Amino acid sequence: MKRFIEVYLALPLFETFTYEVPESLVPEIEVGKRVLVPVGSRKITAYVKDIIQEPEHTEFKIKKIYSVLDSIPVFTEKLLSFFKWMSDYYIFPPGLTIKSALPSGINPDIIKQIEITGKGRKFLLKEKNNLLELLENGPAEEKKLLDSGIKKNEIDNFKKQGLVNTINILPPPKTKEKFEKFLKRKKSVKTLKLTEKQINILEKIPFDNEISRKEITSLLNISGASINSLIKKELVIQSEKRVFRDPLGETVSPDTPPVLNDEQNNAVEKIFPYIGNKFKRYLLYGVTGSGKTEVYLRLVQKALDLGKTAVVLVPEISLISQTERRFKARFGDLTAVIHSSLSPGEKLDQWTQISAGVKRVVIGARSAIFAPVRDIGIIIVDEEHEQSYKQDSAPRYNARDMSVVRAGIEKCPVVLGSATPSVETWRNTEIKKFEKLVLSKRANKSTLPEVSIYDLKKSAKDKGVYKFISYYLAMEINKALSQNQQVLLFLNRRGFSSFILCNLCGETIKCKFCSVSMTYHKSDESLVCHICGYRTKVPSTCPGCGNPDIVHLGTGTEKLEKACNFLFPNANTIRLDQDTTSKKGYLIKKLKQIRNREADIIIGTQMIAKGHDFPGITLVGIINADHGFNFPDFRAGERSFQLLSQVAGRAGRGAQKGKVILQTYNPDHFSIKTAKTQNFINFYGQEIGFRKSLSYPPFSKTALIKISGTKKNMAKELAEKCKHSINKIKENHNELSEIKVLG
DNA sequence: AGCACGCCGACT
DNA sequence: GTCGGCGTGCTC
Repeated sequence: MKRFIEVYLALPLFETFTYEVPESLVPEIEVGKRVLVPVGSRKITAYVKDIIQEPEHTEFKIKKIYSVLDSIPVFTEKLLSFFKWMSDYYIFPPGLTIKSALPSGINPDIIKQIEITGKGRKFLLKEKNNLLELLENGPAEEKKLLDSGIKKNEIDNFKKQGLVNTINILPPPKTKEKFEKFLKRKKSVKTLKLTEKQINILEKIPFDNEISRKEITSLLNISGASINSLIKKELVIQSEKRVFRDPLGETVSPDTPPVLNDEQNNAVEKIFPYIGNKFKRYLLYGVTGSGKTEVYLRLVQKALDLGKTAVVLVPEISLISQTERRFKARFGDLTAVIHSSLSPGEKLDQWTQISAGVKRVVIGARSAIFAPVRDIGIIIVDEEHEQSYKQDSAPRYNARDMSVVRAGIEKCPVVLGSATPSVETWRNTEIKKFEKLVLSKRANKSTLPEVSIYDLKKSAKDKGVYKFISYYLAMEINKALSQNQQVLLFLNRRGFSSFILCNLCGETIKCKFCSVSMTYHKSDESLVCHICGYRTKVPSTCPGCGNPDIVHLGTGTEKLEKACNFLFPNANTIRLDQDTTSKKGYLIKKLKQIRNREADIIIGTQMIAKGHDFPGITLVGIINADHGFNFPDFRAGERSFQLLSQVAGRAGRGAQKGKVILQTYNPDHFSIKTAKTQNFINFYGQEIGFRKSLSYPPFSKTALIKISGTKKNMAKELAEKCKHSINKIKENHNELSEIKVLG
């Protein structure tokens, strides 16, 4: 019986294609597996959508697939409809949607090689040729030939003449399954002479259980030769087993569930009946420290008790978050972790273990929404307002929105949690699309910090570093330091230019015509005046006092760090940002230092605003709160509010009441004012009015049409044309009359 | 996407 | 007469 399959190709095409499955591959074929198929002259990865008896269309001459690439399906049937939905919604080819959802490293990159033909060899006998000679001893990769200076059209010409051939080869998978050797004792009747080392080893190996060989060698610090002799003597059996790489690396000790308060209990009880049963949308609105995570843990526990699985999304951050750790502590080995800092191998392992049903709780960033779990009981999205849920390359999906879609397909509840919900989500609770559950009490009874606003305009006449660390803030920092408390200084990179400062008089170098601080340009080591454009080399001594000790303040956090060293030379200042934390171990070391109070001043960007709990911090200084106010984005106000309330929440997590100083040029902006009291409801009340009056989301949907090109005029013309055609279509379709083209 | 094909101007 | 650049159509 002939078998055919419908597949999505990993190409920018929207239709499915039909292929025949050779008899030998029929037992292997399954929906959700990847196959390798011929497309024109190429080999392309395709995803099996359907297995059918007869091809639907007869106008094509149907080709046979080359091979089946997976032993376990990489996606479920429900995931397939989810991908299709996404593809339609974001207008992105289904095959590429699937490709981008699968863990990187499982998609084979086909290598194109060039080989010499018999005709080519004959040609070589008569004439000399560089290219053909290179191929005489075997095929070569086309890319390498091009790199070595061979012209593409020469290859193409030879191909036309039949002197060379292209061959596509499938490279071995980049990420391999990992195997480890295991040892077990065997009873022996013979009495054998053993060395002391061998006896030591035998003591460590149990009869009834297997132990990893690596563990023994590192424990006893031996090479393994003596283990081999024990194997030879048949006292030990060695076997090889597939092991999974553990992305968390360190062990987390199990915890005991605490007693829930009334609000937590209410939330849990409301959601319980829906788990693994029915689609329903919830917003869990809980102030910082109100115990949202514990609610999540209970919901996941319930799903597991019912034999179901759970997916928990957390914002992308560059380290193992507290949330992940708590899930590991509760659910141990059932937990799979997926995020961007995993190696391709680790990612693949997590993926296959999820697909095989070994891991039943998936916790991860954005892409974890595609995890191939079966029987989902519940989907949870923590910090649902986070920007990092939106992917910034095609398909430009928002994982928070997609989690609602997937929950609909999987027929399970979805819980979005936040202390500062997005305007859209809050609106959804108002129109009853979502049910709102509130946690208003702080679980550990710590009080909210006192927030004061400092108007940076007052510092306009101050000199040097005091322009951005105001006298007021500096004084408060000193006060905190003298009481042996920790200080967190928060900075957005944006809005700070780089400049040069004298270490003695604290003065910046000014333009001799305009008397404004000159900006440092690293590219040519020069100083530029942004008023008149005057350009000069960086002087070797301070023009004011002649001091040769000129400090170069870099951009953002680096500058702030140097300023702190200048103002508080006795304090131990550490800086946490993308530059300093690219190394995994470094960040963990720094975080430990903070916890152990080895650091007095901590400088950081967004990454420290989230998720960390440093009880020693009592003062938080926000250097410039005006992040993106002048940005042409209707969500700028919302983002500021969220960020500021979150940073403010870092202060006073311990016993002592915290203090937050918020420096801004816009002290009267409502985002700043409402962030001061961390009052989301007030913020929302004003923001929603603004959105409505300008008909921005959630009162509309927006789409971006991006046109780029190498010629400015052509791009501009095309953009104009687009606008024109949209308006034209509008004229002929009454139902589209509300569409507005901006820009 | 990437390949084949065909048109057309440039250049020996 | 040939080469190479670029636009177009097609992929089971």
